[in-house]
Amino acid sequence: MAASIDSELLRGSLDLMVLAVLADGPKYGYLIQQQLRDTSGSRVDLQAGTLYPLLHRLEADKYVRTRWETETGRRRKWYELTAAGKRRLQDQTRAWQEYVECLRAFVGSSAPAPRTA
Amino acid sequence: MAASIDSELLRGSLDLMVLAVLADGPKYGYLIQQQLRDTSGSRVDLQAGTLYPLLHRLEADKYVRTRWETETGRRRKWYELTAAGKRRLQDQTRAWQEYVECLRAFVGSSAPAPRTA
DNA sequence: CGCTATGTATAGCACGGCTATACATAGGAC
DNA sequence: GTCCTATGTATAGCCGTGCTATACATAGCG
Repeated sequence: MAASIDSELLRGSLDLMVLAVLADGPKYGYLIQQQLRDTSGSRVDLQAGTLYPLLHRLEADKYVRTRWETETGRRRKWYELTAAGKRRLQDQTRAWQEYVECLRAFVGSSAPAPRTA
Repeated sequence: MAASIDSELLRGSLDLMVLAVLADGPKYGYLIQQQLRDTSGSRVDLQAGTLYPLLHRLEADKYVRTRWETETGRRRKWYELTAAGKRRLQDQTRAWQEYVECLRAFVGSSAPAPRTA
């Protein structure tokens, strides 16, 4: 079992991860949570108390729009990226990559290269 | 001028950066601050209110030992890695690299490769 | 004599991830 | 019928850490 990522490292990256997950189509909260866990190999497993306030922030900032699904038995809230959300994703991605480059100057360049697969 | 790194991204990495800076010999606070700014190309410029509490934490956790320099006119507090601090640096470095790999699975592999220079 | 750089320190704020708790329905096990 | 789990969303309050503001002291220059 892979160790989970430290919470403090996750701070400032979680928004980016959620925006990235939403980039390939609308999803509801529980689904986002699962995809984060699956794609990260269980290294990122958000509790509901982390995920939902985060989604509410993204909504308040107009990075996502929402729609309640009430037709089926399940009560679900779907989240979809807005145009601003897509720009935000690009900006955050760029900022994150710059951060990684910057940190490498300190921890050395012995880090594994990004997978090209 | 390079934009400074977002505070939230820095969280969880600052300890690592300071430990890394201390890896090539003892330094006092003001010197650490300068080296962080220089090596990062001004992307990381810690205020005193951030740096000193951080150093105090590292000391309380026994990752560094300290020595006051009082002989000269300048009153300086030198920080030096302990054995535990060196282990901590290795562990944090490993954890950080794992975090980066993990995040790449979300933001894509289009990131620039680490410099081999 | 004042101004800047050097040098360390603390108090209190802001923010976001955390745990704990709450509530509701679907569906299988018993 | 009832229990248990998975599904699904939500809020309250704690906690760690980076932030600003403030404080104090000396060296050195104009």
